[in-house]
Amino acid sequence: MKLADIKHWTPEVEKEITTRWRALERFRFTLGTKPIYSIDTPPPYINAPIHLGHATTYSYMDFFARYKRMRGFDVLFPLGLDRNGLPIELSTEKKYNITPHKIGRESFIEACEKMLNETGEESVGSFADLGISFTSYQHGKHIGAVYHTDSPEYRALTQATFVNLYLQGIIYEDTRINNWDPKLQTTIADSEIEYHEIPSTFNHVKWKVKETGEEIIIGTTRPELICTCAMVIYNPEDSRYKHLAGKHAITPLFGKEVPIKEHPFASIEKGSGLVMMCSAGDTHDIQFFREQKLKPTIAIEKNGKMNDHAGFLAGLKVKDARAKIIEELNAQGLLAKQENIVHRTPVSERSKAEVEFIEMPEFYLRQQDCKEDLLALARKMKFYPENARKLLEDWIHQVSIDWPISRRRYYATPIPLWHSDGKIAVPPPGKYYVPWKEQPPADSTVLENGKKTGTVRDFPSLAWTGETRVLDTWFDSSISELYVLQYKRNDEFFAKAYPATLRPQGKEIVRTWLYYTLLRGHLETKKACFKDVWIHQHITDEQGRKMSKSLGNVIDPQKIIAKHGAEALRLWAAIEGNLAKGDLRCSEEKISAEVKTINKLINVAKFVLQFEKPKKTPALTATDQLFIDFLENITALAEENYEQYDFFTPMLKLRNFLWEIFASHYLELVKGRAYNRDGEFSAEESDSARHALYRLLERWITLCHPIIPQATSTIGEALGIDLHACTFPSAKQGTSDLAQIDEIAAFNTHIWKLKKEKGISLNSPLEGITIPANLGAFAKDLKACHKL
RNA sequence: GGACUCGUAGUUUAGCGGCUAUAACGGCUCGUUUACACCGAGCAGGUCGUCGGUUCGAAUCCGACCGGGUCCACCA
Repeated sequence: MKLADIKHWTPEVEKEITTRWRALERFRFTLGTKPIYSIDTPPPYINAPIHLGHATTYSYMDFFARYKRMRGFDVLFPLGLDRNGLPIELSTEKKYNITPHKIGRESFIEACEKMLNETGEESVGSFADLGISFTSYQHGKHIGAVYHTDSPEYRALTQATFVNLYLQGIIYEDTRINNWDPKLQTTIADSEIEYHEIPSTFNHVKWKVKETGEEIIIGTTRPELICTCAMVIYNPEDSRYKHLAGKHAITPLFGKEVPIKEHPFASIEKGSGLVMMCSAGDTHDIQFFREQKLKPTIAIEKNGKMNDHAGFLAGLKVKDARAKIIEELNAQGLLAKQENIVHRTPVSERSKAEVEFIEMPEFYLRQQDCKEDLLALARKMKFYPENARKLLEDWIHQVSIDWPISRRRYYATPIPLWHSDGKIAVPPPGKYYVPWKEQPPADSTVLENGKKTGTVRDFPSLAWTGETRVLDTWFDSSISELYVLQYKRNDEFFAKAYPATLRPQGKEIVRTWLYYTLLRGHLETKKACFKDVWIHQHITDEQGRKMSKSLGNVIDPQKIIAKHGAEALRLWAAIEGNLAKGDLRCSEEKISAEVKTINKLINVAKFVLQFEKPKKTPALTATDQLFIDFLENITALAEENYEQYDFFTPMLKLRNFLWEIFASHYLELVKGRAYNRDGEFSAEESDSARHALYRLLERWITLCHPIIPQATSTIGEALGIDLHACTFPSAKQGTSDLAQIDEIAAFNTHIWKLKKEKGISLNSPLEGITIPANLGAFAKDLKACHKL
């Protein structure tokens, strides 16, 4: 739509523009001579529509992308869609009311695919409506095409990296106690655990010392694990228990004899000072058992129920077993005291089930060896804001076990291995394999005891069983930048583009996405995989609370766009706060207020366009030069801050300039001179005004184009400028005294107030006013403006 | 327990050593002036969380405390 036809800026006006833009594929990537600026965007899950956080953060990324294009970069800004892993499985289970255990693997995967196909790609439409300038909105083989994380190409790369790491021994299989999600029936990594405050009881249980028959009290929150106790410890400094050294304790109810030792792990203040060391209470127990060379007793099965080791508790779920044993201890007078406490309990991030610790064979990726390397790489990347680096460093420091990467789930990348009689077949990297329903390719490498013994072709008589486990979703996601930069697919491009320029992401996935990506990048390339990392905070409601369905405070970006438009949403996102600094509080009222700014801009532009633009640059009057210099000053500020991913500081100034300086004061001041209806100004003076009006408008829309591309482009078209191909201006600092703008504004306000007090209209003449001496240079404009 | 972050008009917020502390929304009073009533002009509204310190001068720097939010660790 043409500027002249727009009465008000509406969502309908936007729809026409964004639909056209989406079809144009204007930002397709072509490998040229320009430097590359690449953004490793976070692929959203497609099973739910995008929320306001997505809308806002992708708008920011679009600011970055559009700005960098204006700075002469070839920008790679791809759209990825996440379709792997547990969220997909869980929403499939919910949608069709099925479980994989009931309907079987193959049917379940088909159901997941069906769900994904039915879900469609609403989010792609939302991004287009927002005016996000992705490299492409189309699928295909081109660089920057829309990609799916469950595509054969993506999964083939995931498997290729698995194969390489496996052959190097960086990935290995081992049977050890690990975090177990009893609901999802799979091992999970530390990073997938969150802690919930759950009410629990701290039970003081009476034990007996074998040698002396004395009674001792041991406190525990997990009495159902008494049957797995292998040792009782106290702190070496704890004089109360010195006499127990070398003696034995008898477990209550189970009557098992366990040694009593001193160990610094026990603290004197907590409980009674005596600790029962059980296998699989938590990961520390596991470490303790390894250190003491104790044999763990596994009493909890993978279905979350107690087994025969638990005696009379066998068959009960952990929670029920806990209740039952407390009841039994109480009945036998073995419970000295019981306190209600709130226990920080580890739960599975995805299923919210309480994590158990059980022993399973799983694949692990060695990550403890490279902690120092990763810390060094973390120091090489630039963080915006700088203090976000600490989130990553803290996590790296606390990594204490290898990363379990195998999952006993279904809709994910299969582990590309086959087994037969102690031999393992490893396929050649590059293709997508589904081992649980395919045979290994003939040229697969065969390993026995970790050594190559030929290929599958050499063992024609062997029957191969495909691996049924799949890979942790983070094992896929952590190569997103490698995939986007065409790793192992387009070597020329990869060599030029790697490392990626920017990783934009939320603070809550530093320990997962950022950490794992850094780790995988390091293992593949030995380099830091990003130059810049931009960490953003959250979008909350007006009171600073997280948006959640249960609170009923969720704001749907699609509704916002339909009601107020994307430009208002983007402008609000830029102006309302610095997302890298703190959470952004959102209210619909504030967004709707920015619609006014867009309309103001449209009206200012219409005003300017009614004049003819002088063909030659005239000599500029002091007034015109002053306002031009003022905007030059903001230009310098914009350039400096945009480079630091700060669009907030300059946009505040630009917005203020539009309303308070350009529209309120400058336009009023030069209106008469631009019209020059009575010929009271010279042709040159009038030209100066019209030249300056155009120059200020052009500069303003250029500076704001990354943020409000639709409105500025519409104006650009009317001015004959294609902002999409426009270079970002460099500031020319002027010599005007910029403080004079404030003085002019103050004088104007003074006159306006005076006229109001006298009850005369603003364009009536006013007698007896003298222009202050310091505003002498602007006297002619001031006189004309106020009819003095 | 360790760390980070934030407390400024009714609400959201700018400022982060020096003009009378920003602005928007909301409220109030005027007003259709030829870019704009999705507007204009103006008004009211603040002991800048509390208490100390540094300084000629503190919303701004330092310390303590109070109160939000977040991350990490731990709670046998």
